[in-house]
Amino acid sequence: MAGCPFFVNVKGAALLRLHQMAQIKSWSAGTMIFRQGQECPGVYVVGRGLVRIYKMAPSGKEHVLHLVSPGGTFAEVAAIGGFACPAFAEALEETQCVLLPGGPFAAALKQDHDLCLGLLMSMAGWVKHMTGLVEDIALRDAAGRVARYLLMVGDAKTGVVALPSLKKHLASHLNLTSETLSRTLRRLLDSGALKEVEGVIVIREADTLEMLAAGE
Amino acid sequence: MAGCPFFVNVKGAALLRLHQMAQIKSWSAGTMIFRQGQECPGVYVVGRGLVRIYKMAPSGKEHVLHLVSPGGTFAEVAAIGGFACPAFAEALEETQCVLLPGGPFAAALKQDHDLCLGLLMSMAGWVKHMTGLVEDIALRDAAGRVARYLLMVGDAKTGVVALPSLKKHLASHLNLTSETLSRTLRRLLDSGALKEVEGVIVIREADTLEMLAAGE
DNA sequence: GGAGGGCCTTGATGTAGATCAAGTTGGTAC
DNA sequence: GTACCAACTTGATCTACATCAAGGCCCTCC
Repeated sequence: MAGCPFFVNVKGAALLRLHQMAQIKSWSAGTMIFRQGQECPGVYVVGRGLVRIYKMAPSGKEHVLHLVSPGGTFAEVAAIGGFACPAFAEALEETQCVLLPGGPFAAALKQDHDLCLGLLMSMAGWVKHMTGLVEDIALRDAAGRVARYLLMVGDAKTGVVALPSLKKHLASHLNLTSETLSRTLRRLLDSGALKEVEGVIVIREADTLEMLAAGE
Repeated sequence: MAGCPFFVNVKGAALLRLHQMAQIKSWSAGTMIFRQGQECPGVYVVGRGLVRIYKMAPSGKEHVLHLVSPGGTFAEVAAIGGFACPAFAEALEETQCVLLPGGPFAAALKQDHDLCLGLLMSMAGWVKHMTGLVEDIALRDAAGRVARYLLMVGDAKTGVVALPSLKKHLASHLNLTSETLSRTLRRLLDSGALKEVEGVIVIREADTLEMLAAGE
C-alpha cells in the first residue's frame, strides 16, 4: 500500500515515521469523504477502491478533476499548502485509504529532505497534469478531447481502453455532457477509428485519434 | 530582485549559492524567450518587464496561462520536474530576468532543505491557481469569468482595476475572444456595475459582480 | 500633413455543443 | 414473473459564443 509512486524515495526512519502516523479509513460506495471548503484533514493514499475528486459550481454543475485509483493520493496539495479542501471527494466504490494527518505530516516534511524532494517532483507532475487539462478544455473540441483521453488511458499495444465506472463522470471530466460523449464515441465507432469487442472499447486507428487530438 | 516571494525562506550560504549561479538575461519587447517543447534552461525570475506564458494549439489558437510581472517566476515546474517547456514565453515589454540554470539549481535543491520547502509551498499555490482556472473555464460563463477576474485583480478599497497591457491577452486568458470580452465589459458598464474614469475601469457594485461570478 | 496598421468596438450571421424529450437496456426489489 | 429506476442512446431544438465584416481611434512613419 505504501508501494505508491508518491513515497518511493522515502526510506528507513522516515518511512517508519509515516507508518506510525498513518490511520486506516474506509468508506462504502457512494459516501462523501470530504467537502469543498472543509478544513483539510491530511494526505490520503488510496489502498483499494476508487475516489472521485470534483468541484461544484453554485449553479449545481459539477466538474470532476480527477479519478483516483489505488496507489494514487489526493488532498496533498491542500495539506501541504495549508488551505481548505478545494474540492469534494467521494468514494465511488467500497474504498480503503491511508490517512497521513496534516499536522504530523507537515512536521515530517520539515525534517525529511527526501520526502520533500519526492513530493516536489510529484507536485510538478500535478501542475503538468492540470496544465494539460486547461489546454484540453480551452484549445480542443469535443472530438479532440475524447481522442486525447482514449490515447492517454488506452493500452499502447493492444489498444484496449478501460473506461471509468460511469460514462457521465468521464463526460464531466472532459467538460462534456454525457449525451455529447455518447455521440462522439458513436461517430468514432462508425468511422472505424474505434471498435467494440465484448463491450470493451479498442483503438483501431491510433493515428486518426492523434490527428483529432491535434485538432483535425 | 531576489526579494521575490519565491525565495524568502532561503538564507545564508544557500542564498549565496543561488546568487553565484544566477545569470542576467534581457529581451526587448516582443521577443520570444523560449518555445513550447524546447528543453527547459532553468528557473527564471522576472526583475523588470512583463512576460506572457501561453500554449498554442496546432490550429493556431492560443491560450495565455499566466502573465508574469516583476518578482514572479516562470518555468519552475519544468525545471524541477525535468520535462520540456510546456508552453511559450514571450517578453511583452523590455524585460530583464535572472536565470537559475537547471543543473546547478537541481543540485542546490538536493542539498538545501529550506529552498525545497519554500518551493513546495509555492508549487501548492500554483496547483491551486490552475485549479481555479479549470473551474473558471469549465463552470462559469463569459460574464462570470470576467466578473471573477475583475474582483481578483481589482483594488479591494478603491475598486480600481488595472487591466493588462492588451485586452486581447486578457480575453485569451479567460478563454474568450476579444469581441466577447468587449461586449461583456460594455454590458457591465451599461448596467452600472462598472464605471469608467479617465479610461480606467472602476468597480461600482462589487456584490453584483460576486453574484455573476457565482453563476447568476 | 496624409497613409498605413494595430487595437478596439459594434453589428450580422453561423455553429458546436447544451438542453429537452423520448425510447432502450439492464439490474435490483418484491 | 412485474415494477421500478438509473445509465445510456438517439433525435429535435435552442443558445452562448465564435466568426465574419465594417467602421473608428490612436499610433508611428514618411
